[in-house]
Amino acid sequence: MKIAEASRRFDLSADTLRYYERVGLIPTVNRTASGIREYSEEDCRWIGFIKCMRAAGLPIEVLIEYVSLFQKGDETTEARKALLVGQRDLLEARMVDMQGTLGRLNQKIERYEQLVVPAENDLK
Amino acid sequence: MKIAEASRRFDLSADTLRYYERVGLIPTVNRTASGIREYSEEDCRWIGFIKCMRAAGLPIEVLIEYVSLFQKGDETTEARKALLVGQRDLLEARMVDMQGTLGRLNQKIERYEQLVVPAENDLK
DNA sequence: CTATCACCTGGACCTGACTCCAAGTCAAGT
DNA sequence: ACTTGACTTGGAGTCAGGTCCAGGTGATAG
Repeated sequence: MKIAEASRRFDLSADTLRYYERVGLIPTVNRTASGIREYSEEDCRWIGFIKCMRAAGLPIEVLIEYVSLFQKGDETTEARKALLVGQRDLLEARMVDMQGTLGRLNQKIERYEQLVVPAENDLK
Repeated sequence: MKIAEASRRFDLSADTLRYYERVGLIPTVNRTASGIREYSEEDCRWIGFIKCMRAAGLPIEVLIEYVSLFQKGDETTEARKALLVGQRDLLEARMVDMQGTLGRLNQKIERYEQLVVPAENDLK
C-alpha cells in the first residue's frame, strides 16, 4: 500500500505519515525500487497503535523511545513494559482528573438550566 | 492577594497568570494605586475554574469565548450554556477514546507479563 | 514522446500555549 | 539616601507537533 492509501485508511495526512517515520515514531517503511514507500500490514499495525496512543495524549517522545526499544530486540522487553506501565498510570491519573472536570462542568450546566427554564416559563 | 501568592496557591507561574489575564482567559484583575494586581476571591474562583478546564484539555480559545460571553451579561446565558454543553460532549467523547486506549495498553502490558514471568521462572 | 500524476526530499513555516528577558517603578528596611 | 526585592510592561523566544512548499523523479496514459 502506498502513502495515499495509508493516509486514507488512517485519516492522517501523507505529510504526517512521513513525519512520523522521520522522527522514529514508526519503524522505517520499505521502499519500491524507485523509492516509493510500500506500507506492509505490520507498518499499518504500528500506525494504528501510534495513532491510538497519540489520540490519548501520550507524548511523541515517549512513543519514539518505545519504538527504539522495540528495535533493539528482546533484551528490552522489561524496559518496554515499564514504559507502558508508566504511561498507563499517567493516563489513568489524567482520566480521574477529567472525570472531576466533567462533574464540575455538569454542575455548571445544571445551574444554567435552572436559570434558563424559569425564563422560558415567563414567556408562556 | 498579590501575584506571588496566587501563583503559589494555584501552582501557576506569575507569567502564566499575567498571560491568562492578557489574553482574556480570566477577567481583568483590579490593581492597587501603584499598579500592582490584587487578586480577589472571585478572581481566584476564575483561576481555579480555568486551571481545571485547561487541565482537562479545553482549548484556551473556547475559554476566552466563555469569559467574554460572561462579561456581556445576562443576555448570553443561553450561549454560555451551549458552549459548556458542547465542551462537555467533546470531553466525554475524548474520555471514551481514552478508555479504549487504556484497554489496549493494558492488553499489551499483559502480553509483556506473559513473556517476562516465564523468563523469571527459568532462573529458579 | 510528452504530459500528468503520485510520489520523493529538505527545509521553512505555523499554531497553541506558554516562558523568559530587559528595562523600569515602587515601597520598605537600614 | 540608597539598596533590595517584588512588582510592572512589551516583546522576543521556546517547545511540541505537525503542515506546507519548491523543486525533482519515475511510471503510465494518450
